[in-house]
Order: sequence, then C-alpha cells, then structure tokens
Amino acid sequence: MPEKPGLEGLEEKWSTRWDADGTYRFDRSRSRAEVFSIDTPPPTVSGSLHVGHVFSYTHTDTVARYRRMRGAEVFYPMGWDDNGLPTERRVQNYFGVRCDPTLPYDPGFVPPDKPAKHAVAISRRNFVELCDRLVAEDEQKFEELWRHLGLSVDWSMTYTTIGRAAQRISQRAFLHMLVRGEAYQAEAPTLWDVDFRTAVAQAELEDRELPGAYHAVRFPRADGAGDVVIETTRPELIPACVALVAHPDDARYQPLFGTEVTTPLFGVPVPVRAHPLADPEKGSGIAMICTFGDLTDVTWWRELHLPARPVVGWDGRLLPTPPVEFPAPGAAAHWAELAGRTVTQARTRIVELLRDAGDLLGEPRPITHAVKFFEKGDRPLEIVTTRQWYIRNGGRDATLRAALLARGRELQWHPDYMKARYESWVEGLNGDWLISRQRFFGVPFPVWYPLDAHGVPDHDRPLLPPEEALPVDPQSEAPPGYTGSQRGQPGGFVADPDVMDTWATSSLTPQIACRWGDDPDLFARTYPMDLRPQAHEIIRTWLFSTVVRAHAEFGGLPFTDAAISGWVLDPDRKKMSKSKGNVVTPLGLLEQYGSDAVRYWAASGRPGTDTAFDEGQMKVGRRLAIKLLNASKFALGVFGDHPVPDDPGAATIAAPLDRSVLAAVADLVDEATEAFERYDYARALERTERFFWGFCDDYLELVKQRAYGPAGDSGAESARAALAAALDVLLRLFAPHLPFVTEEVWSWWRPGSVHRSAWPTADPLRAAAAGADPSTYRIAAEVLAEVRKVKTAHQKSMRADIATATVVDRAERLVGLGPVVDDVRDAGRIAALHTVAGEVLTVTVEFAAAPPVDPQ
RNA sequence: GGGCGAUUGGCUCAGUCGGUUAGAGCGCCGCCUUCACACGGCGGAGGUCACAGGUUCGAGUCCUGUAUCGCCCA
Repeated sequence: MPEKPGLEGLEEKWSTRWDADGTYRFDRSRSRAEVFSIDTPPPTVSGSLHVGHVFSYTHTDTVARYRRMRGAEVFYPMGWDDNGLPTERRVQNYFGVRCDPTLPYDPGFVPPDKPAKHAVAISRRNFVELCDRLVAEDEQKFEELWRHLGLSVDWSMTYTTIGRAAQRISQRAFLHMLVRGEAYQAEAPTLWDVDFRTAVAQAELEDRELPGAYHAVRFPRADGAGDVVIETTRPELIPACVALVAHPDDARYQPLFGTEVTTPLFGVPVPVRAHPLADPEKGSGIAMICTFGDLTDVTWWRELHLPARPVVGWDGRLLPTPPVEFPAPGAAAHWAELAGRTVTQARTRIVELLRDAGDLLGEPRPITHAVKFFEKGDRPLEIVTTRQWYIRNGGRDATLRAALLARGRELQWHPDYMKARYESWVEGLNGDWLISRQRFFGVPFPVWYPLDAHGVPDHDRPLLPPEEALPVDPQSEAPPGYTGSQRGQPGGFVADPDVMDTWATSSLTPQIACRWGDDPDLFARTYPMDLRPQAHEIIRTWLFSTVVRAHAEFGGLPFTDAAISGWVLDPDRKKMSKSKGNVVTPLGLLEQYGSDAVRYWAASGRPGTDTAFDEGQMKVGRRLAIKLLNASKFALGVFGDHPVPDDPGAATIAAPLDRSVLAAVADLVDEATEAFERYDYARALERTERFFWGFCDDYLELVKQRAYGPAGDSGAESARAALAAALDVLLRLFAPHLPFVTEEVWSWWRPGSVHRSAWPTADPLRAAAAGADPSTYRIAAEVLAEVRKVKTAHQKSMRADIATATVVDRAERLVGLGPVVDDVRDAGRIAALHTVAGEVLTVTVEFAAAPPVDPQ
C-alpha cells in the first residue's frame, strides 16, 4: 500500500498487466450456455474516435465486466470498420491520389510526400494497397486509446471489415442468398450520387431542406381545347416527361383523365392519368411524371406502366442523345444546347426557352422543399436506371416484412421503446436493399459473366466461384473453367465491376466475429450472440440489416438483446459530430481526469438517453476515484500489523453497528445486481456511489475510534473485519465502472484481479449481519449528521468536544440507537449522551470548556 | 402529417408499485488548516416538479389536452 496513493499512471500499469496476464482472454473451451458474447460495433477507422465513442463503448464494457464477474465467459472482440467510402475519401485526401480502374498496377508506386494540388491517378490495386496501409496505422491508434480507456476486450480476436475473413464471409453469405433467391440482380431506377458515381440505398438517404421554385408550365391539350398548367420544381426534366397525373377524386382534372397533352418545347404527346399519390393541395394539383425526378415518379412509372425516357446520365449531366425523337420543330436544336449540361445549368436554360416560347406562366415562385441526399453527399441525388444487386428485405414482400417485424418483437430492447424505431423503419420500406456500389475499396461481388461471341455479357448466367476459393477478387482472378487471357474477349468472361455496400459486410458482424464457416467450434460456442450494443440512429441500417442476414441464413435472431445508447450532446444540447466541429478528442480528457473519471461520466448516462458532455461530471468521477484510494487506505490501515481476515463471519463481526452496516451493504448488492440485470449500469453505479459517500462520511467516522483499538479487543476486531468485508464488496461493485482504481486497491491486499473475482452476493453479508437491521446504521448516521450540523452552526471544529448531547427522536428510533450509542459518542466526541422521546430528530449540545490555550 | 422520448433549484440529473416534509452532484455561500483524504472535510441557502383539466383519501408519478425541445418515420 503506497504512502500517498494517486491515480497517475494506473492506466499504463494495469492495461499492461491485464494484457500480460490475459485477464480478458476468451476461454474457448467453455460451452455456449456459459458464454456471454457481445457484438461490438466496429468503429469507422477513417474517422477519429470521439467522446461519443468513449461514452457508448464504456456502457458496453461495464456490462461485459459485470457478466464476467457473474461467472460468464465473456466473448468481447473488437472490430474495425475499414471498408468502404469513408476510407477511400480519407486515402484520397491523405495521399492526394484518386483511383482510375483503367490504369495498370504499378508495383513500384510510392505516394507523394504531401498531397499535390492535382490528385495523382493510380490503379485500383495501388489504391487498395494505400487503403490497407492507412487503415493499419489508424487501427493501431484506436486500439491504444481503447486500452487506455480500459475496455476489457480480448485483443487477440480483433477483426476488420475489409480483411480476408470478412471478405470470405461476406461473399459466402452473398452466394448463399443468391442460391436461395434472396439476392438478385435487376435493372431498375436507382438513387444515384453523381459526385461519388455510385448507387446508394434507402437506408443511406437523408432529407435536406433546399430552396427551390415552382415553375408554372403550360401543356397544350392534344385536342386543341386549351392548356393544362402544371407546377414543377424541375423544369429541366420536361424532355423526360411521360405523363401528367392528378388525384382520382380531383374534379378539376377528372374530365382530362385518358386524354393527351403535349410537352412544351418538345411536343411529345403524353397521357393524363389518375393516381392517389397526386396531391390536390400541391401546386396546381396536377403534376408531370418524369423518368425520374423523385421517388414518387418511380412509383407512378411502375404502377401506371409508363415508358422510360431518361435524360440524366451517371455524371449528372444531360445525355448526348435525346430519349425519343422530339416531334416539335426546333426541339433538336433545344436538345443540342441542353446535352452535356448539368441539371442545374439545364434548368436555367430551359426556363429561358420556356419563357421565350410563352410556355412559362408568370415568374418562378420560390419555395423551400425537402430534397433527397446521400448522407455523405453534397449534391441532390438523381435517379438513373442501372443494373444492381439487391437483397430481399421485406421492402417488396409482405410475408418477409411480417417475419422481420416479428423478429424485432422477439428481440429484447434496452430501453424497450427503441423498438418503435425498428418497426417504423420496416413498415416504411419501399424497396429491396440495393447492395451494389460502384466503388473500389470494398468486398467485390464474387461473380463473373460469360461474354458471347460479340463480347456482350450475359447477366442472367453469372459464373460463381466454389466456396472453398473464397475470398475471390474477380478483377484479378478468372472464373472456373476460364483462363485469365479470356478476360474481356468474345467467348470469354468479364468480372462484375462493383463492390458491396459496407452494410452488406457490417450486417454480418456476428458471423464475422464468431467466424462462421471458418471455425465451427468457436461459432457453436458464441452464436447467436447475447448483446448488440449500438446507437439509435443506426437501428435502420446496422441493426435491421443484421437481422435480415441472420433471419435469411439461420432463421433466427443474431442476438437476443440490443442495448441502445444515446448521443453525447454539447453544452448547447446539439449532437456532437465532426461535421458540426464541436467534437472533443478523448485522449486529452483521459489524461487530464484519468480513465476512471471519464468512464464515471459515461456510465452515469442512462441507457438510451442523450447525455450532455460535462467535464464537471468527470471531476466528480476523479474525486470518487481518489476517495476510493484514500478510504481504502484507511480501512486497510487500521489493521496495522494484524492480518486481514479472508472471510469474516458473524462470530468476528459482533458489534451491532458493524452487523447493521453489512446488512445495508447486502441491500446495496441486491439493488446493483438487479439494475445490471436490466442493463442499467447507470443505476448500479449511482446506488453504489451514493452508498459509498455515506459509508465514508458516516460509517468510517463511527468506527474510527473503535477500529484503532488494541488486538484482542473484540470491538476493534469486529470493526476491522467489517471494514474489510465492506471494502471488499464495494470494490467489486465499483469494478465494472472504475476498473483501474479498483484493481489498484484490490492489488494491495487481495490475490488475482478484481475483474476475475466473483460479483458479490447478498447472502454471505446477511449471514455475517446475523439478522441485524440496516436501519440501525442509518439512525446512527443521521444522529451523527445532526451533531456535525450543530458543530457547524456553532462554527466549531469537528474535533470540538461536547460535554452533553441530548438527542430527541421517536421512541422506536431511540431503541435502534441504543446498541450503537457508544460509537455515536466516540465519533461526535460526546462525553455524555442523553435521549428523550419526541417527534422529530433534534440534537442539542453543551460544548466542553475549551482547553486552556498555551500562552507560548 | 404519423410516431417515440423529454420537460423536476442557476447547471447536469435521480425519483422503483401512486403514499410522510421532492433527492443528489456541480456551482454558490459559510465553516473546519482533522492523525484515510486540501486532488480535502462538514454544513447551508436554493424547487408552484412545463401548462390546463381529470381520476384518486392522496399525483412529480396515472389519464386527456396544450406548449416547447429532440429524434424517428412518411
């Protein structure tokens, strides 16, 4: 036991020791029933860890440590999400490169020392190599931070989402779904980011409010009987118009249903149709349907069986060739001007053309409206028709949707109301899950297509690798039965050029972590997992997609419980995020306050509740950790040279106060255990902390005099044994929250690690308490507090001697006080204590004469 | 537009099954240089529990409505 205990250096000391001792190593000889397995969220390594990560990962760690102490063998691996677009962007910026898949591999390529003004174009393989190199560096830094925070992860089980195992499992799962018909390919309207040049999924969308304008545009009726006026925010799509649509009940337009109008400028005849999604309140109540301006257009197009006349290309510019031959005179000249322009440029020009032609009525009317964006994108999404892979997720199939909703109800949610996020998302799905991404750093589809005699691929007969060959890179490997020289040749083959959406891999984290198909023994001992901890904003993506994959492959949930953490809010109650520039980097906090202190703040945030970033709470946590050191030093210090009893029983602990305090500790153990069983680590901490402060203020003061007594004195023996027993339990109750300081104190007097010790139970404490009532301790504490109050009111030192104290309280409480009155007298330095029955606790005193002041 | 959650001293939050006078910490004020702790200790002040109704012997807690904030979905 150090002379002057402190918190400095505990992180380094104990994280090194835990690593050397394998304290958190998973024992894979244990059966599934003994294992508690955790599906840790793999953080995105291209970003940086921020306090939000520290917050939620601490929550999970407290649960992991609790379960471990309860005797479960905890399977707690860490993963790194290094797959996908965020890494590509980071590599592009970090090295100043861009990927051009047409370039050949350069084995001697060395990236520029610092990014040049213009990005250097490199081959796909060179680009992927740079990605691999950078994520390895980032992952090292992340691991160091997690170790410093004290996550009780088994670092030998770490996985990544781009590693070979993740690729193999992603490809295997995909092939299984393909064989079962759960994955399929389709040419369909697709939400498309024109900057990233990739398709995006419904789950990756977000609405942003943008200024726009309604343009009132005249469509002449084909029968010459006047015009129909529509209002549109996207006049540049008039050449893509395939119909007008109004609500079936809209009397204004009912006579027009079934008739035709012609498009202005281009003269294409289009029908007027009825559909309930047309909003009579919006604009003029009649809209043009284009292929495709928004998702409603896609619905109309599909349900009304309309033709496709796409005008926007993959680059977000109008196509070189028009979608149809335009009948109107001058239309070809209009098109020649518009082709090659971005949609924004085309809009400006077409408005001028409409105005010149007299087809624009009035001036555009500015509005603000919600526009769909890729959540990582900068420009509004376009909708283009492309060939893509999809996974069935219930978006187009009521039976599957119902089954997935049932899975959501089967799952135990913490807190329970988070279930609603899942349900509203599944109920609102409007299509299957698009998993193709036209990117480079991802898991490739393990698919090739045969080329016919003209070199045209046959997408309906994909060539698949055998499962043993996974993972494959179809860009560099040839399909079975072909040689590399046949790539791109007539009669040969071509690789699927795309990679999978990162969620297509992340949705398999239970399978990857538990090594599905690669290590059947481990898989049987860990899957399905027990706990999925995650944040609420990715219920629609990560949680849902994981359920989809597990349901498809195994017909069950991937985990039984989901613990949903809240957000960290800045002092203005805004979400902390990098884009808002209000993030705080965690390492400085960990160093300033100590990891236990930061964990204390995190563990005070209740499950699912958004929590303010609060350095004040970290200061409190630091005080608590220091208090634990000092109180422990005192409790163990009173033993002097006496041995600390391992297992004190009722025979040793005979003093009424000591028995009573152990009864109170027993109640605390029950409360903390019950809270942890409900994943309410915050409540467990709060109860333990509250008890501990009272324990220091009251119990330690009440027994102090007695505990210093000589050996052989039964009162002193009892006090010491009770102090040891209480400290032993309190350390174990705090251990999941404050792993460093509890381990430090544990090491002063106990063998092994507190983190491998058993979670305390109430029974031995109650046995030692021998039927004592916890209220005895509480009454003594309350009387002592009154004595302190009187001393404070008289501006006396706590050491001031009291000649006579009179305690007034209800008679039955005075009976409780009886057996412990000597402890109260000692703690209050009271010579004579009288009790008087009354109503409310009051203490009046006569102070002893002050000792004579030494004139010198 | 539909849904979920929140609203309790200046700040951050507890408050279990509806039950005595609504709790804690921070901050503030005051006191105590105490032999575990000055990186400290002790105490004090401070609240119409968002608002309006209702149920009940009794409501911070349950019900209805309103307002504000946040989020999810459309």
